[in-house]
This record gives sequence, structure tokens and C-alpha cells, in this order.
Amino acid sequence: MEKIEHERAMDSFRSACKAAGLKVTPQRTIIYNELIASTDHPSIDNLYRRVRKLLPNISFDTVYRTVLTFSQIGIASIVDGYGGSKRFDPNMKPHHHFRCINCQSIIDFYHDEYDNMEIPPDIRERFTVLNKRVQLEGICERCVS
Amino acid sequence: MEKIEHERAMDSFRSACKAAGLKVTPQRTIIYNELIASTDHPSIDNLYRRVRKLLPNISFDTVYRTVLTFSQIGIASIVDGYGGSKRFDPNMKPHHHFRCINCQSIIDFYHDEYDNMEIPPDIRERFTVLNKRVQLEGICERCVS
DNA sequence: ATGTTTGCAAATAGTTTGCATCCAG
DNA sequence: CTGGATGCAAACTATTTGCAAACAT
Repeated sequence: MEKIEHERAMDSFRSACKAAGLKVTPQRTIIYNELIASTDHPSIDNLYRRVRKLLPNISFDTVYRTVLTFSQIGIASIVDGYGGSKRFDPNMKPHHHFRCINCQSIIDFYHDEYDNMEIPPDIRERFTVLNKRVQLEGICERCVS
Repeated sequence: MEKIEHERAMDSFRSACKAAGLKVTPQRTIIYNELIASTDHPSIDNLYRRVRKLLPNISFDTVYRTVLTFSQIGIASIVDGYGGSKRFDPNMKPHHHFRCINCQSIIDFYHDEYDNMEIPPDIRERFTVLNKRVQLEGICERCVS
């Protein structure tokens, strides 16, 4: 990430905090700063270790709560392990998922157009792709009210 | 699921077990049976409660290990919480993920064609879609060897 | 000032492992 | 028979909560 882009990201971080009524604390600033410097989708534990180099007294759960807060105000997203526990699907036919961000229910759907999407050439060259799935996120019909 | 389709699924379950050198035990049979009867992507805890009605003495971790085994031999898949812990992404621009099923690393990639995919009409009518992402799974370049 | 955030600690939830016994092949 | 599978227990990891002190506004 370029320097200018980085500063722009820090600016929009501060705006997002204010918009959400959250204080711009040094902890939050440093955690966000480390998060955007990380390209590897870090776990909280991972992030904690990096942040601690800059802020040795920070506690693990400050990092924990802060990153969860970031995902609530829409400046970061959880890419794995949304809920507490693993969930399973016996349906091995090609299909796709809609996940409700409120009630966490996962709804299967079928859509040929999605099944037929091509793998981008650069990905296909570098990796062996075994599975392809579209994941939609949003609010389900029961949670809209 | 229709009755005939259900029996076909149980047949292919038994074949898959044999092919993988696994024994077709009553526990595995009942767990798989309950799993395909569940359309809600159950957690293990959830499945355990259902299975226990049929097999009151079964232990929680038999269910646990069994379902993990199912996902290893390819007759079920984990749809949430692949690893032990949550992982975060500060990148809020539209992008997609490749996840290595071996080392669990998650690689971002960009692809306009994926960004521009339409939401299926029936989904758009029922739900409020906030986010759309393609998730590819497979083996990454470092893990192929 | 004051209400939010932090750090600490403890509780809870989810996952993994070791091992003796049991049973499907 | 026999090696893999099961049940039990305990360890371990991840997540959540309560609360007093500290801090940003």
C-alpha cells in the first residue's frame, strides 16, 4: 500500500469512528494501522503480537473487542469463523450461500450463471482450484423487520 | 429430499466410506443420515442433539470427529469456521478469496467479471444483499509439492 | 465532568488429544 | 482376530463477560 493511500485509509478510519460515535483512541488507531498493513487476513492473536510491539501494555481483549468493533462499523470484515462453531453442509452439488449477518442462518441456493463462472487465468495458473462458491451476505427475510 | 434420493445418498455414503477405508458403523450411518436430513447447515452441537434421540449413548466427540471425517473424505463440507479462530480483512473494496485447504492461507484477488455478477432475482426479492464474494478453495502454490 | 474504553480476571464455549474398550470387516 | 472406531476424560484454544480504573471528548 502506498503512503498516500495509507494516510487516506487512516483518515477514513477516523471519520468512521466519529460517525459511529466511537472515540479515536491510540489503541484503536494502532490496531487499525496494523490491520491495514497486514495483507494476510490475520487472526486476532496474530494482530495482538504485532500491536504489542508498538503498545506493549495493550491487553489481548482490547485487540479482540476492537477488531470486532471494526467489523461492526464496517471498516473491516470477518472472513472466516463468523460464528463460534463450525457448521456443516452435506450438499456437495455446486451451490451457493446466502448468510444472514443478523441471525447467522445460511441459505443454499442454485444458480447456473454462478456455477459457470470461469476461474481467472492468473489464479488458475498459480493454484489448484477444487471448489468455487459465491457467498452473499445480507439480511434475511425474517430479520428485516 | 425425496425418499429415493435419500436412499441413493445413503448408498453413496457407504461407498465413500469403503473407498476411504472407513468402517460403516451405526454411529456414522446415523450421523450422516441426520446430516442430510438437515437443511440448515447444523453445528456439531446441533447435530449431536438430534443424533442422541436415536443413539442416546453416543458421545459428543464421536459426532465431532465423525463430521470432520466426513469433510475429509469429501461427503460433507465445512461452510463456516474453517480454522479455530476468526480472521479479519481490512480490505472493504470488492474482492474475492482463494483459500488453501492445506495451509489455510487466504489470498485476495480482484476480478471484474466476478464483481459484476448479477444477484439472482429470487434472492434479491427475498433478501437484502449487502455483500457479494466469490470464494475459491484449493491448494496454493506452496502446498502443491 | 462523564460516559466510553481499557486492562485484568474469570467464566463460558468450542476444539483437540490420549487411552482403554469395543466392534465391523 | 485385529486395526480402526468409540466413549470418556482432560487439556487446550477461542470467545465472552463483569467490573474498576483510566482516558477522550
